[in-house]
Amino acid sequence: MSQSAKYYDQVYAIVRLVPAGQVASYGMVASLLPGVTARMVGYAMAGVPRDTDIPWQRIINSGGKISARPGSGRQYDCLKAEGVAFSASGRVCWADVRWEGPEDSWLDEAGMDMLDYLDIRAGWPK
DNA sequence: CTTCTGACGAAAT
DNA sequence: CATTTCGCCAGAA
Repeated sequence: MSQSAKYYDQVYAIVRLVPAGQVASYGMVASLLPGVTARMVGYAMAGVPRDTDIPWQRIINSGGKISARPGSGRQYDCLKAEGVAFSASGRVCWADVRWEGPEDSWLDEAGMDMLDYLDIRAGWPK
């Protein structure tokens, strides 16, 4: 495991916090990790093992759609099974299924300031 | 070492 | 809406 790819673990830790029936965007996950960009979250997700406990299927793009890639059909089925609804155009309604972020205890543990946190959430998909 | 290619995203056109 | 541009990182060729 290379030193520079260390942030993968940070990304996975966040993704694990997303409960079933809810989804988060790559950008949302990235916004909680200083120095990490949405693109990087995508790279991290691409490296998730097949037999993992990481709920990778709950991460979609900011447009509310599942990012195209071989296996996107399976991702759709997984979310559907969790109760996530998709419109005819294949988009989710953020207001209904968006993850509202980690518990307050996480902020303290991550050294995140509440004001910064609120500012970050203000930029999440609506 | 250089080049290319992706589970992204926001802004500009 | 669809395309393009750019930032950003890792791994393969």
